[in-house]
Amino acid sequence: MSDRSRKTIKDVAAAAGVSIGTASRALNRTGRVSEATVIRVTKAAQKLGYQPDAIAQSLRLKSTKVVGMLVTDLSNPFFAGVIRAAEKRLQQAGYALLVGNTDNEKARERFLIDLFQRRRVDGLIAGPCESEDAEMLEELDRGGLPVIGFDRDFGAGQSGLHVDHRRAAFEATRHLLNLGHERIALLSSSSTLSPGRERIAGYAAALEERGIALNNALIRAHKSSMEFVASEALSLMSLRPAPTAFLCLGTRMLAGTLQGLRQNGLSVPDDVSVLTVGDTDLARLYAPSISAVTWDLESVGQMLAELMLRRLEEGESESEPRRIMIPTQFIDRESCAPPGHRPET
Amino acid sequence: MSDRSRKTIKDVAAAAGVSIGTASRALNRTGRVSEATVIRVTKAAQKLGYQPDAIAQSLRLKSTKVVGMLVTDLSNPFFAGVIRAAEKRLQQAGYALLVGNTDNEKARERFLIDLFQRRRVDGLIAGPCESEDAEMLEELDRGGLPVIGFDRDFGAGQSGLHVDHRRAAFEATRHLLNLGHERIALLSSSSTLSPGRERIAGYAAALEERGIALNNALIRAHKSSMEFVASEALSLMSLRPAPTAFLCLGTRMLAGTLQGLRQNGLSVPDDVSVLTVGDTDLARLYAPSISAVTWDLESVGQMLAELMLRRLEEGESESEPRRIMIPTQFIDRESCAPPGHRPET
DNA sequence: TAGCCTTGCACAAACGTTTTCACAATATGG
DNA sequence: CCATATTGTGAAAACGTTTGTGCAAGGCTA
Repeated sequence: MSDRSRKTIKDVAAAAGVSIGTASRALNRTGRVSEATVIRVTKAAQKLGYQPDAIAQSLRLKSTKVVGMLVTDLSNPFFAGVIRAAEKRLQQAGYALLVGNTDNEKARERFLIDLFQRRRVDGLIAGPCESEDAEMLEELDRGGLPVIGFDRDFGAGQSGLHVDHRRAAFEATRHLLNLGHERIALLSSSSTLSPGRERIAGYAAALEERGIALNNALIRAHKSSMEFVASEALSLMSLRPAPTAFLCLGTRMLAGTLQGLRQNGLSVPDDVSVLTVGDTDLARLYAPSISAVTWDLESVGQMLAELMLRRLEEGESESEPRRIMIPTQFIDRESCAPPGHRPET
Repeated sequence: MSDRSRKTIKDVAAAAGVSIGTASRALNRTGRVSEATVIRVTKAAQKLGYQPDAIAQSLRLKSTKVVGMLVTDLSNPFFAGVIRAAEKRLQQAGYALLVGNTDNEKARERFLIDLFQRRRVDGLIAGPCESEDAEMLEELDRGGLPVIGFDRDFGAGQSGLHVDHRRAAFEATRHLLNLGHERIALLSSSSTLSPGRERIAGYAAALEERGIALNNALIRAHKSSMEFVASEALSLMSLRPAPTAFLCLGTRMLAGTLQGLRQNGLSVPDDVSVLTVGDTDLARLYAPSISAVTWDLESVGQMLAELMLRRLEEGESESEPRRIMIPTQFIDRESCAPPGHRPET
């Protein structure tokens, strides 16, 4: 119980009166062991409270049963939900998930990849990161470390998963167009990461479909604080002609936009329509509730884990890379109305 | 480069023309090695792209440089922020953080602790969990595994950190009392976990200070979906006399309450005041903005890491257990007004 | 009954490190 | 110049597993 030293398989073997080799085979039910000794060894192990040392096993078996995951910010709810689901699924398969924050810095990503390699992770899930250089990960993958990309550009031979950000933004934009909006402001936190790029492309595609020229003055794409986004929103509203709708890409953009509009007494959707890609509590519960495009974080995490597990189980057969596209859903709420709405006044 | 097999210290030693013992000493700058060989070995290591195998090191050194963290739900933003900060600080010290979700189930907690032990984590940070039995963790701690509690009851000899939930709720309640409220509804997600218990105690203490009797009809404390919370809020409002203020303990409670009030056309703060313990985007940006009690997630995470690191570094000296109480701040916003406010109508 | 196959086990090697010990070579002191 | 520190190095043990190999004992076929 309160025994200082941990029990090793040696202790178990001694207690059962067999060699450590047999003890191991008995516990793992591998190789040829008589049923009698299996029972004897198992009992001894139980009595001693023996737990196999995962480190020693890793060393011997050349597999740590750990997969690493790279993410810009684990406290971002869109990642947190994915991580949660991925961890759950991996755990079922006996794997642990080691998460690292890149803070969207290339240097930190490098550092973490290095760290994960030293720790001998069995696989790597790589989320979007600044300057997603595919080569490094591709090299790792070729070098024998399974790499699964997540919302991230990667080499031709790799497996990965993408949320369909392009279609998400496309549908959101089209919804606004269908309401009659033509000047749609776009607020994005990033135009360099894959999700941001894809979303902007979807926005552009929807406009093009309607033959509306892209107006760069309406697009603001840089990461920034909520306060700055608020002022951006206001500066957009002071354009002439002013935009009649806001498409917010990401939760922080939505928060800033709402704050900015509210500070200036602009009401949604009477003065301006608002739509967001990426659903949050804020969008759901704001008054008025904000229409949003959403996707299932849990299934994203689960699929990521699944992809990784397949790569891990299938051994060397590597097969063809698997790619998954996660669909998105548009949720219509109260924040969108035809332009020039203003019911009374 | 694309070399299949990983380089070991053996390769480095061979390349530098020394024994593996000296290679190790040279790389770690430990023991007596001539400066010349240090340089030679270092160069060889660099050329080969040698990375020491953390697994082998762990086995030999009996330290994995990993700390485990137990949390009910890593996607809960209050935990996510803490985890993020803790991971950052631990990483600076060369430790990795392995997180596990208990889903607030005792069985899962048991399972994870077992898992962490098999993986030979160097330390354990244990967040609140259903039926926080202190004995198990205490035994672990005595058994040589440093355990740091987080918002969790634990044994007398253990170190830990608490957010001052009691005072948070106390101050929130007092603020409402000062405005003249006497019937304050309380919505809490849990009365069993330490934070929930403490908050309810704080609420009760503030009422008692004013000589107001605790009215159990005004208290709803169970974990539940947002929709159910909404209906709870409505049922509370249909009491006669109806509560004039809502104190929401936790973000989901706030969300449900706001939804319920809004569905029934009740306005904040004119019809009812609302106050929340635990600040979120929703509280900040809702119209009206919701007064809240907040605390710094980042410093919580950092302190947790710090406590753990001290335990880890100080070796066997164990010293006296360290305990830290994290203060909270009250943020007054727009959601509270004297009862019977109703400016116009 | 001789030969052979099967079964059950012990022994030892291996995984990649760190570290203790011993030993040679060189430096130091009288 | 001899005795003694000091320094640099290599050999080997150890960490706790898993697994290949060998060997003895017993059961089977012919």
